[in-house]
Amino acid sequence: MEIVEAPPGWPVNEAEALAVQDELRTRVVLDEPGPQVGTGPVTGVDVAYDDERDVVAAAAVVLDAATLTVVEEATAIGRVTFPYVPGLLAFRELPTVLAALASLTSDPGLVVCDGYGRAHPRRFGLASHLGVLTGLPVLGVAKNPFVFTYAEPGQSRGDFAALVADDGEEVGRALRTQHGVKPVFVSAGHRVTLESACAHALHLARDFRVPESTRRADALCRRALREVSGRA
DNA sequence: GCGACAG
DNA sequence: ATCTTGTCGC
Repeated sequence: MEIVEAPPGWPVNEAEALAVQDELRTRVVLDEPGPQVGTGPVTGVDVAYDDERDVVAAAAVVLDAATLTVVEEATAIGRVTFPYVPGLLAFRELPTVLAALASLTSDPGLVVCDGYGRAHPRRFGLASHLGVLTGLPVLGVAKNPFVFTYAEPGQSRGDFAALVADDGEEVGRALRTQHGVKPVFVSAGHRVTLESACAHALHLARDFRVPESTRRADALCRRALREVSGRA
């Protein structure tokens, strides 16, 4: 398996990255309802890092939304070319994630990624960026609230509270996916509404706090990283 | 100006 | 994200 490098012209510093976000943010579509919940393919994507060697492993796992069983898996190994900067995660992860997605033979359908979409300092998180580059419907499910504060949602599965930006816009939701457990933070990425994103997230988090799609992708990219860097 | 801050 | 032992619980 060859090592994925960032494509020509990919930002190499913060200033370039900010300019790219400012350009691409205008192409986000958030007025489409998105795929129907519980039907068709759903693809989870995630990455794992080896900071010592500046290597990143990406995984894309396609699930059947009706049964939450695995349909297809793909991985890619890439070189990290961008530092971790909160708000610029996409520039670290996306080249390798795109390669993993591209190697799938089946339709990804709706893509679910770790992190945010609209709920981002410049309204253009990882999920939105991935959506614009691929044209696919994408939503983001994060495990931490990032820069946004939220009211504690009710304790029941499905209860939620708004993630509100300075201008009053509801950019995401803190969603309780299992009774009494810490909520996850959902936002729309591209070609899905926030309502739809939350409905999908809840459906996918049928058995655990985190959606099955991201659990599978997380396990797979860690395994892929071990296979290339874990030994020696 | 300083710290916080998705993964 | 990742570094890491034991421990509580199903």
